[in-house]
Amino acid sequence: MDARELAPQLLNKLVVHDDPSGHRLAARIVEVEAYAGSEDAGSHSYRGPTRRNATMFGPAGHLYVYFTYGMHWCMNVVAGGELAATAVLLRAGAPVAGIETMRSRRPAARRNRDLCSGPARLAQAVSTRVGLGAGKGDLHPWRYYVPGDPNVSRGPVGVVQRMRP
DNA sequence: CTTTGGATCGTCT
DNA sequence: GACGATCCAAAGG
Repeated sequence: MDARELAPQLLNKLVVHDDPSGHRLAARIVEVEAYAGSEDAGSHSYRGPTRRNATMFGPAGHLYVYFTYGMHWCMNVVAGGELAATAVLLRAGAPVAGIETMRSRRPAARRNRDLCSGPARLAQAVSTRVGLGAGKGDLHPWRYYVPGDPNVSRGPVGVVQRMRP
């Protein structure tokens, strides 16, 4: 399965997490971004397997979670192709269940729409071209989102917008 | 509402 | 030793 094929299929799917205290948290995915492994300079797996991205080279369906900026975590769904190492980053979601618990984990969120409207925000609330080295202002072409959803993260003006098929 | 700068550390060269 | 698939508070219009 190619990441670009999988990405739009993940929209409107639910990310569910049962926390230790018995609360069930859920978010509906409203924004994703595909990373095409060795063909995509913005992908962590672009330069081959490393200790961190080993999960992306493993079986499809696994969750690749990484730590960045010294304080944030992000989640990817591995699309598969053990050589291709493609994956889909979950960029934003709409809170569905366990909103009170989410708020307690994210005191910085002022409104409900701030709970999951970003890659690290989603991971913190639910848990469980981009970085392009060359060129300035390059836009990642493989971002998909649910049109009009208030939880979609604020991208830079001019981001290539791909509508849901 | 928009802009700006600081926080903070694992991973790779 | 440098940098990053980011977030947030503060300050200015």
